[in-house]
Amino acid sequence: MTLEMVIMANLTKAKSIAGPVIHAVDPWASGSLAKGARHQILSEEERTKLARVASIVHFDKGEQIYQQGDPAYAAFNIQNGIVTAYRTLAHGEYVTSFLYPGDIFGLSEQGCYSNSTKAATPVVAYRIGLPAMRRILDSNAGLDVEVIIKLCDGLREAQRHALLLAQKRAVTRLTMFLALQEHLQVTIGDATSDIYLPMDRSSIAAYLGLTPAALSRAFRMLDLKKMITCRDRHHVKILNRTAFNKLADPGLFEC
Amino acid sequence: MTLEMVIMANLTKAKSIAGPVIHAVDPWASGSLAKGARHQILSEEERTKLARVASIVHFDKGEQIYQQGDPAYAAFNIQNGIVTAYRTLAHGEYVTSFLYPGDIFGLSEQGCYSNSTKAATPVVAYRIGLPAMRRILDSNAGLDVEVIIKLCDGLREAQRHALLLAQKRAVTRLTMFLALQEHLQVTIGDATSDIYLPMDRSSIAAYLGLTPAALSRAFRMLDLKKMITCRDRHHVKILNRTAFNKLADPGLFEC
DNA sequence: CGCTAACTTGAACGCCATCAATGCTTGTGG
DNA sequence: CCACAAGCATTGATGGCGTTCAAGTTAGCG
Repeated sequence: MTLEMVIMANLTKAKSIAGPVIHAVDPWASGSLAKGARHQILSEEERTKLARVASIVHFDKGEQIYQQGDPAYAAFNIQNGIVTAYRTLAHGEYVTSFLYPGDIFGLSEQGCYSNSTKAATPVVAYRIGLPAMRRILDSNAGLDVEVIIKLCDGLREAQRHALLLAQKRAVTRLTMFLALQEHLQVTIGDATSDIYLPMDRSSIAAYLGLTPAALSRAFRMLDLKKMITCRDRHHVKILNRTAFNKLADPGLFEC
Repeated sequence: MTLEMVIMANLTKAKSIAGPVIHAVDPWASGSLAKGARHQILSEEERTKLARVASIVHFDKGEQIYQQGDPAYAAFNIQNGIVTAYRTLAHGEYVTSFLYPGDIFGLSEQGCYSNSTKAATPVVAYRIGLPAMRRILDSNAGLDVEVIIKLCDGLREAQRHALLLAQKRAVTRLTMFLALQEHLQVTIGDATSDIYLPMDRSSIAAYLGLTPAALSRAFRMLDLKKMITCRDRHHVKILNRTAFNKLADPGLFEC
């Protein structure tokens, strides 16, 4: 059992109950819920309903799940592993988002997929046919609000991504990215002080709008300045928090 | 009556009916609606309901409407003019979006505004207190779907913005921006073949993640290559459509 | 008509892209 | 278990592009 497996297990614990899991941060969180905490969106009833029409599918690391432009026959709900959503354009590919256990994808399009997706790690997911999905959404008015919450989630993420990409220096983008990843792990409830980066360097580079070479240099720069240390390619630790925050400072999480 | 006024009138015709106007592109558009067409989201009943609790407010060009971090007391619905939404961070300011007549803003936050906004042109807007807004939303389950549509709209825009910012060359970003503006005017129903840019150069630069100097050079470059011509700082015409599309090519509108 | 702010232009520098070569890691088959 | 191969990541050198700072120009507004 590798260290990576331990961390993956941490990232996805509480997934042992059967059926799809969708979580999101409620933007209008009120009452006892910790602000900014992620929680399960679906009721037990809804989950079993979905589980009945869902099938489990596996994808190898690097395997393509669907391609931009394909007719959209199904949506997916990640149970385990990380998925990369990307678009291929004239010069190289552009990563729109990384998807984590509990995320749902393949849904926000009409007719055809507007992104390609591939497994960044080995992936286990629920596959839900769109007709079935639609039937359930239609017959369940109560899901409306949940859909809104999930959309807000996606909106926030897209806005943060844009904010990140508006930064001019590579180290700034990388720092903001690391801050986002750390934030994500905290909201998921992971306790380790390392930041876990499941995806390839080249995918991170594509997400940051950089070339792999530039990304590598940015890592090196942060390392040289003793702001971070890279245990291996998938584990980063922040050494100098104040210097770190000085670079990522914009109220990145106030979107 | 200046030419600018004519175009503004074009941009905002059909606003003569009293009451707030919110429009959006239905991502699941079906039936007779032209795909990608914008249409009014609110029913007459909803509009009058909102109008009763809304007040008309005016803002001068350049005037700040609210500031990032302020407690959110009200949302706004633009009747006339253009609003710039931006965030101020360590190095300069970053424009998240330009808002047009029919757009609503000041809503997507909890407690405090997460953006600053200012009038890019003289602005007339409806101001709707948040308590009243919330009361209406709560008492009207039918609005749920409309909110979803509006959110999808915002999501698409944020994703396009990110796609734009992922481009490395300034001329590419500018070309994509112009394509977006043109697309916007077409969906609004404006017939002129010019692209109208109501906002300042510096705001455009901030939206594109560039300095004003770099933006100016990008304009000049497109002009030199006979791809566009700038009648004045607010009116651009595309001369060479094929060359233009070759730069902006990525399926920008397939989000 | 004059003032002010915004925009444009120029020159120098710095950062990132590009291309190519090396090094590391992972997975495969002997 | 080791050897090898293929892909990914890093490193180096060079050039292009955008930033920066400053000066000159235009446009907008009183």
